[in-house]
Amino acid sequence: MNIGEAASATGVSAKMIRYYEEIGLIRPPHRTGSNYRVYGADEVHVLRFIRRSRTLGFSIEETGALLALWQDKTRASGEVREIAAGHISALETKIAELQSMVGTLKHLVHCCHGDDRPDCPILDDLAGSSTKTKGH
Amino acid sequence: MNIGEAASATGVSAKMIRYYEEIGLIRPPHRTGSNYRVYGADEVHVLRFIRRSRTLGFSIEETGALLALWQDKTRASGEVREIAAGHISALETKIAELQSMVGTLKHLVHCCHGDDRPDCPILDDLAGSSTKTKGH
DNA sequence: GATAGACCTTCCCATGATGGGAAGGTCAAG
DNA sequence: CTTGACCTTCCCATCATGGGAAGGTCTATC
Repeated sequence: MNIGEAASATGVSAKMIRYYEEIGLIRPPHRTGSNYRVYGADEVHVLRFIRRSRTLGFSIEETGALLALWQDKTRASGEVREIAAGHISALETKIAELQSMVGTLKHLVHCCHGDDRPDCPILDDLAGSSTKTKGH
Repeated sequence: MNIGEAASATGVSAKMIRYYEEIGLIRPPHRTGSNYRVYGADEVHVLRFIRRSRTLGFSIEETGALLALWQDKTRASGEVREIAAGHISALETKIAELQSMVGTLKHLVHCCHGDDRPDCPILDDLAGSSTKTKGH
């Protein structure tokens, strides 16, 4: 299987497969006589693992750690859970930040009449106006 | 006021002030004879606007548009509201993605005993195991 | 005045994960 | 044997931010 086939078999682009190889996340595969990369079932499995991990928002670094644990048959599942739990709290922190932005913005949008007139509480807020937009 | 003072007056780093100038988000300020940038009250106001906009998660591009509207006394507040509303939906899309990740991860973490034993439903999921982790 | 240190300037490089594209080699079908 | 679809490596771009080097300037203290 060449890189294009591996890409469509895994949903990881050829570009990214080469990149993962370059940064050492995956091992360099065998090459044909004409220098084409050759992938087998094992590599495909690894790439699918990586893809799933990325889909769940793990960084490449975390993905590498998870991959190592996956391949370590003597691992402690506690280590895996710790990585996942850390990731959950990072995600929750991020979500809280975004929700705080949304909360503020919704309030401002609600207060803005949004027509042809120029006066706009959204801009007033950005400009640091201390004008109180009444709590809804 | 030199760039360092402007930075502490606005919470925007000197690095970023220079960057905003470079990309055309702000106008090049006057310079002293020794080529130091000089900022006044207007520039500080603009920088605070930018900072607030970035705090609310607007991109630099959106921030530029908002800044232009702010300075356009004949603006229609509807345009501002449209930018803000678009940003809210982008944020909500992002939040939903992250929440979906958290949901999956919490379920997996809940199913993992997280001790010294190697078997781990988190890794099983990443590896694409079709083993059903029973819905809670 | 000289010197020290805290600033300023420009320039280059790095991040993280991904894509675009050029220049050149290879393979398979017609 | 040509054509088109692949492969290879290499460089560049994204977005917003920071680090740091090399060199110039200002200010306070001796």
